[in-house]
Amino acid sequence: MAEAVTEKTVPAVQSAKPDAAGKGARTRERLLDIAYDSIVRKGFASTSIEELVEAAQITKSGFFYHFRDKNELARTLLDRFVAEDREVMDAMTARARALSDDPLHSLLIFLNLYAEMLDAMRDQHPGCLVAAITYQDQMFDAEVRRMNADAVLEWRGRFATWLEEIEASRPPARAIDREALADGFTTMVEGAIIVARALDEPALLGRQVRLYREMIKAAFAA
Amino acid sequence: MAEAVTEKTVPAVQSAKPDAAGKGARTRERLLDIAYDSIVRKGFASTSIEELVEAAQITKSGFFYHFRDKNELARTLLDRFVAEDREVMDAMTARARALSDDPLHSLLIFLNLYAEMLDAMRDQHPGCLVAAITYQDQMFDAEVRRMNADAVLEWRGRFATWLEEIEASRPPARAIDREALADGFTTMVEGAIIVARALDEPALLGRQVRLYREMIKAAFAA
DNA sequence: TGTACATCAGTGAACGCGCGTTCACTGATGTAC
DNA sequence: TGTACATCAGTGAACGCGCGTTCACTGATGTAC
Repeated sequence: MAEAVTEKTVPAVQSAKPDAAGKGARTRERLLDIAYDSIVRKGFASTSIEELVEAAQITKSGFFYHFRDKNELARTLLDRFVAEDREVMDAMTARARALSDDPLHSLLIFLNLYAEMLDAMRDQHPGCLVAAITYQDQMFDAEVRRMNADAVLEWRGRFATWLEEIEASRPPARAIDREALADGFTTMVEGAIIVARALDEPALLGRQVRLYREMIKAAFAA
Repeated sequence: MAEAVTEKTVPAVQSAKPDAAGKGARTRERLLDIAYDSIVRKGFASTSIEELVEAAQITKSGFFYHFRDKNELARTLLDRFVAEDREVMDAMTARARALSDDPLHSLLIFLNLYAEMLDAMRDQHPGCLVAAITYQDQMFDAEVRRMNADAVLEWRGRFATWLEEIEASRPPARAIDREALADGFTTMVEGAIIVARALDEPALLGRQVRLYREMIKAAFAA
């Protein structure tokens, strides 16, 4: 999805095996994987095309066969990141909803699932492309910046409607700034990534999510 | 402080007017100010010495008179940032302590003061050097990374002892992960900076601090 | 089944620009006697 | 008060390297007839 590979040339017979894609698509995926890691670790400016193609075992010109320029790499990467993140969030939401009918309980389940996921990423030191882009936004064109803001707004919307639903189901235990609480999830995750990385304490991530969970409990459970 | 200007050459008479320093010290300060802004906005790698010296109205070689290399600029900047941050935090803590004897109340006052400060920075879009460095830590030497981690640990210590004191003064209303709650302040501020910048919503910063304040209230006030 | 052509997935060499850094030099100010 | 020297706060020119980008070309695979 969002990949837009020239559909006309793909014969109907072959498309039965979609993940073997073509040689080109695989190289492209490889480049994106390597670039993602490097950008989150060192930033966009210090990630050179040269190092990407070396790791991907092609030549520099090969890169420009796949991407018009470096900004297109950023766009594609952000597109993919947002799509994957959305999938994960949707799947986790669906699971949490399936495990409880009550919106508050399902949000609490969701937060536990999310914390567990971060615990499992312990040795990968997750980074967020959105944060990496935000901290170098002068480097990118207006479209990338808009995509970046949209990603954050999507997170806000996701939690704001969930909280709204919870409020409708029960009176909050204390007056809350619902939008702030919705943004609080994003804020806490983005901040926790920074602190966890600065201290080299991966476990901090899950702990902060559980702290946020306690805050939700305190806001609604009397 | 932490500036280490060759003290021997400064005659005792002149040192009565410390902020007029010398021509060199002023240029150096100017370079640091410009660099700070640029690094927080665009990242360290994309901040060129050329643009700094142009803004400071000196030549490139002038930069190397003040700093051995680009990494020394980063070290100096981080030193200064940490020192200034500590001063602000100390002053605000002192003020909050003066306004109430109770550790919980004074923390709540502190958080209001902090939120007000962020509200006042509305049009400056504050950034955090620690976060900027964390997101490009491959660019820096071990010393800079250690200084960076120390800054975060100092924040943790500051709030952890405060929370400890509060817990000693009254039983918490609910079981809390004290260290996580202490880190929560840093986490929330760092995350809020990113979200506020990505959305271009400066008001978000103060709101998130007030949300954290509500969390503290919920944790201790019954 | 064979031939002609098109597309895919790159290669290799070269480009110009900007970047961090070095080095020899310099005018203005400060200090010793 | 004048002279000699030292330090401060830079200047100007040059360097080499790496970077993003371009361009002409190419072998392998796919498609039409």
